[in-house]
Amino acid sequence: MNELEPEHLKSAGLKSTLPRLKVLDLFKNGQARHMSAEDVYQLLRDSGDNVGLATVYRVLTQFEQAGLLVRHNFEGGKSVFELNEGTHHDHIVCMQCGHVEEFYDSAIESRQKKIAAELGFEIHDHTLQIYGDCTKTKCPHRR
Amino acid sequence: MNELEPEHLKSAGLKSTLPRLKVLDLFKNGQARHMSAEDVYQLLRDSGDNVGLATVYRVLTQFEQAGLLVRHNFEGGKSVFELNEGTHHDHIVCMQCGHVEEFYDSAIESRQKKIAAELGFEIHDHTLQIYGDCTKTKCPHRR
DNA sequence: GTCGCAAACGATAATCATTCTCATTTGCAT
DNA sequence: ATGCAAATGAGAATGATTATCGTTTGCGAC
Ligand SMILES: [Mn+2]
Ligand SMILES: [Mn+2]
Ligand SMILES: [Zn+2]
Ligand SMILES: [Zn+2]
Repeated sequence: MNELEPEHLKSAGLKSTLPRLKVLDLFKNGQARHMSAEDVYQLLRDSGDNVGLATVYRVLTQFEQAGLLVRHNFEGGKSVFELNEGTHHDHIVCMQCGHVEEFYDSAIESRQKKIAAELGFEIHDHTLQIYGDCTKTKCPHRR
Repeated sequence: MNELEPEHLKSAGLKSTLPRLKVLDLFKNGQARHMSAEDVYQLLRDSGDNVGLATVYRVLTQFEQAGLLVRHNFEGGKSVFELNEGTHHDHIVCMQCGHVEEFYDSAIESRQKKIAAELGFEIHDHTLQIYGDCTKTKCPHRR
């Protein structure tokens, strides 16, 4: 019973189907910001929806191409997606509990540009992930 | 007919077998610095050696754990290995020809430390890759 | 230099994430 | 309501990597 928003799909040139609306809703109104295809599949399944895993993969890729989602390849072999909110950021991931924090550092970004220029590259993209432990003591991210 | 160096393996607690010596030799005396398991397998095969692909995977992982090699996960789904020469560096990869340049930037490294500290993380590791084109004109890395 | 045996190998089956195939369903314009 | 291309879902296929298991080999003890 969540708000469905077909306008985003239409404006992305995608017809508004039930699976697409549900996946988009998960990213917009769900609790987890970074989700793998399997995560999405299980969440939809748990909420009683019958979507195929192949459809989840297809839709995630389509949303990525449409600019609605961004794909990341953290360690662990599976792609992770998040809502594209326009602004770039990088990630620091806890190797104990999997918690992810986001950050943006203009000094790092500008150094990258300078390095690429010096080496004669035109940057298309970059990925920066820091892996660590979020707090030695009580890991499951204290708050 | 290359120099084989069993001492590195012994000091790493690995017994000096033929496949291990050949793989290590490829990284020490071969032409490519960054190689996937399949790359290594094909190169050994081309040079007439009969090593199993499973053995290549096993040996690469063992060398990584022994600290002889470092593993990277560039885009493309396959792990890439290189000789561990003690000093950390990051990579910029050409999306046209696959050429890889290495760089180290202390400003980026120290910003990362600061960010992790601010967010309450103890850094274990990080990966930074820049993807781009090495030169619009004649890509296959001009000299 | 043999022996013995655990460690390592090689071939191949299995696993995992992801993509492909294809028969069936569905969004949506007439 | 009808038609049909586009989308879906179940399951097969793929590509990278790992596990299994019978055979081979490095190497220390004799
Ligand atoms: Mn993020
Ligand atoms: Mn390198
Ligand atoms: Zn960044
Ligand atoms: Zn670095």
